[in-house]
Amino acid sequence: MPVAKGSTIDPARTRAAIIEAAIPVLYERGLDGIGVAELCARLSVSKETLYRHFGTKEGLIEAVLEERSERMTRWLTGAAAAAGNDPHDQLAAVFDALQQWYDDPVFRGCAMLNAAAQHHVEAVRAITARHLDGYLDLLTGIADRAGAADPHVLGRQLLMLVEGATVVAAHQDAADSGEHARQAAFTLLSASSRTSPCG
Amino acid sequence: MPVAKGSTIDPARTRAAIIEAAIPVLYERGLDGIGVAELCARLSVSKETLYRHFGTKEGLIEAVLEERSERMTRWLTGAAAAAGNDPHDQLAAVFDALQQWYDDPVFRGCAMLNAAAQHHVEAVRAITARHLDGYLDLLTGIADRAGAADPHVLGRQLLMLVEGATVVAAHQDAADSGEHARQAAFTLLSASSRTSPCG
DNA sequence: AGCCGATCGAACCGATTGGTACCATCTGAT
DNA sequence: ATCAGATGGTACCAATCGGTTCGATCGGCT
Repeated sequence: MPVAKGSTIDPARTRAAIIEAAIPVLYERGLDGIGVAELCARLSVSKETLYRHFGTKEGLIEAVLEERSERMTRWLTGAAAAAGNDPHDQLAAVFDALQQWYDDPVFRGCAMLNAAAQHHVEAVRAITARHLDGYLDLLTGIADRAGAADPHVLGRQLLMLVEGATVVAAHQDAADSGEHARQAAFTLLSASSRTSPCG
Repeated sequence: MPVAKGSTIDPARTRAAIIEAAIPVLYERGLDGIGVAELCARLSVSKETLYRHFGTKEGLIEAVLEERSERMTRWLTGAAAAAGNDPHDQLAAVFDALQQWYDDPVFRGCAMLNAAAQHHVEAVRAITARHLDGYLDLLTGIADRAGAADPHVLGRQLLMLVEGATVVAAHQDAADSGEHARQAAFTLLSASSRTSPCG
């Protein structure tokens, strides 16, 4: 049965559906933890279709990582934006969102960092670097609006807290990694303000 | 030529030499980035010898990770101890040592985190968790001696900075990741002291 | 109605993988 | 001198991998 009976034949939609389904599978199993055959079975797609859309397994991986990176960044950015205009509240929203992510049973750490550790390939490294840059933009913006003396440095320190909290949450049992990171972020935020704390 | 002419036949020494040589190779290439055949060539050892000592490739990997974890922890602990008794100086020494590591051309991030991302196996996860626990002990000790109100929380926040700085150093170009992390660590340290900053 | 292209399912391929077996050779202890 | 055990080198194995090919079949546009 070559084509499902009720299925809509639309290459763009098929491609999007493959990426959609592959995101959680590759995250859970790892890039090399699942073969193309089993992957296709999980995606309910034939090998030929997969290879026509992505060329190679690596092509699929890169498309999946790009999409996942964009979603994660949009998600965090949205959480910050939804918290209002106060940089302090925005920062709190970011770490609350992260904690929510950590509590998800399927949480396995940052997918892009994991991918970069698995595939020592320039393309994957580039996606990961851009992903961190996206986080950095968000955090530097918050630092800037908070009146930090050096927003770039504070942004980078906050990025370390974000990624560090993710690493710790992935490999230690204590469940309040996001909370502790948020407290630390607040401390850094108030300490680096342009206005003196006693002014 | 089955046995090298001047070589010393000593199983324990052979095993140690294999681990010694495998540590940088597995770090550079990744756990699955090199096959057993090529690995044996790089280690100047035969497959039979390798399998007699470690049973499986996974066995070698675990032995290598254990050893690497212990060395890293000893190295950081030693750097802190060599800095004297002042917790502040000890913390500075830790991040200086990390920065030195980041500057090494072969630096590829934390080997244990990379390994855990590559092999979704309980044994590797356990080694990584224990590795982080070792760091946590060191940092919590510093926090405690520094008079932190809650040494366990501060220790955990410092751990996030350490791992976050390592991640950022591995995936971003800016070379002063350790410096920024150290500044942040100082800020957290002074803010969390039991004595009021204005007292 | 009819054609084109998208899709599935399955067979197939060469390459590589982790792991085993065998033997010649060397060391170290007796 | 002799023997047991450790080692190197090589050939080998079954399994798996990423990737290709082909025919049958269905949807969508004309």
